[in-house]
Amino acid sequence: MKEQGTNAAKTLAQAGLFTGLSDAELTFLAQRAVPRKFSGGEIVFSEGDPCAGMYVVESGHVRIFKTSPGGREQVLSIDGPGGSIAELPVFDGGNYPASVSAMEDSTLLFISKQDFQALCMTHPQVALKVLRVVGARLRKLVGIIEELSFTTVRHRLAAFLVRMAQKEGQRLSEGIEITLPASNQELASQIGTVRELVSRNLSRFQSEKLIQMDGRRIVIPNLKALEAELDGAE
Amino acid sequence: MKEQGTNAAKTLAQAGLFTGLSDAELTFLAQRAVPRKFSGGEIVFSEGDPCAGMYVVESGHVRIFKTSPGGREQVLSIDGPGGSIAELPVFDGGNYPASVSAMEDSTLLFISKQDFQALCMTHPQVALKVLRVVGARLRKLVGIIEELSFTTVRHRLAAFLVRMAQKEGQRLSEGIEITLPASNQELASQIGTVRELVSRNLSRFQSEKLIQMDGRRIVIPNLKALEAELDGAE
DNA sequence: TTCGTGGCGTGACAAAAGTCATCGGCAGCA
DNA sequence: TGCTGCCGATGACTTTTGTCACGCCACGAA
Repeated sequence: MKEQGTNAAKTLAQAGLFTGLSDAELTFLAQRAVPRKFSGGEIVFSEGDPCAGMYVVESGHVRIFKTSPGGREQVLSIDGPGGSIAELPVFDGGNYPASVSAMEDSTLLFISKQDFQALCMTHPQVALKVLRVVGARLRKLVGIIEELSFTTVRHRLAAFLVRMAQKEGQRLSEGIEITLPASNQELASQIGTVRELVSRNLSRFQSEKLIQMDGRRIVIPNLKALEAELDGAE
Repeated sequence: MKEQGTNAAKTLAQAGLFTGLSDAELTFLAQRAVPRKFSGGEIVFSEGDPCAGMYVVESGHVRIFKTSPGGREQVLSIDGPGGSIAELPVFDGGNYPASVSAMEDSTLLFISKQDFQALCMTHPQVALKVLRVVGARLRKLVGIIEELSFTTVRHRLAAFLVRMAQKEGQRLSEGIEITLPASNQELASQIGTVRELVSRNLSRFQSEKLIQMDGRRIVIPNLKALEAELDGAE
């Protein structure tokens, strides 16, 4: 129990939302934070649920997404260790605006609405941190809107690959290698389309020699060429 | 000058962002707020500009929007008197994430980054208000993403008309009358498409007897029928 | 092994979105 | 009066997107 408290404190300290808090404050918070484990694919909460509190990711990754009546999903954000979820609905009193599920086995720290609000009252700088985090979130959402509104699936897919390459690409002699994070279905949800179009467009990229696929592995021989796709119409 | 200060104070008091501040605080703020007039269509600031401060709408309406290289625009939000703009970039230090223009002749109160940040430091409850305002903004953006990702132009247009009808529809014997706020072009920017598709879909609605158009005036004989459009695929 | 399941690729279509060009109305103005 | 510019409507066409259906393969359970 004591052990868990300090683990939690460590996580919280790195959480972006809570950097700069004193050790005392962190332990205070960590004692109130409840660790919860979720297995891959499990739902953390669903869109429309009343907001009980917020979460900080300790390990694993979670995806925040909307679901359409037709069953399609649109991913709004993916957060890993140190990321926080639902900082916002905790404030405006509304329900959760989107659903969250764990992408792998993950541990989240749950902080109740009351505890978090109390913390914000006593520590105004936390509210400012929240604003910063929310600001980043807002910018990301605007980016998604921009992509959905202005660009094609092909474009978004190219953009996705380029982002992947920049973030975690491995330099090889033949080019930059990346590994697709998940199924085509998941990829489709992230760029706002359906499985089939992802598949088709990837094939098309390959036939145009822009990429070379080997299962989940993709080699980009010429990043510039792929980036050129982004100029056309964005 | 004195007069303007009290006007400004009145506007600020109703601004949502500043409700609950004492009179003294409001006048303090009002004295630092600079009123700026913009004529219809004029740009307040552009996407990417360094963030100098935020604005509160005193009169008129402004639209927040993104522009594509191809010249298309996507409206993110429309704000009228009491609304605030760019509360967020003031915090995270980034540039303005989108452009803003006046839709009619409008007066905005400019509050510099420094003044606003200072206010937030001394009055933590303002930061909380900002969070609430930003929360609403975030929910709206998620709604836009949802619509763009899951629905068709036809659907979005129907949704738009229904919203209009609910907000400012006039009950007539033949049905509910609304007046389109602006050109088809503007409407297209708001629902994320192009002029032509708005025109076509409106025509189609008319031929299906869902609406009856007379220039900018639209009569909806049967709101239920139009609302039925929203179930299909959202 | 055999089966079932899930992910993937693809062809064939249908529907939606977008582009281009044209036409007509209407307001403002020389 | 005629010119011009803006807006809306619309036809013709292309591209993109999405749907349905099918077959293939890998993998794990029975």
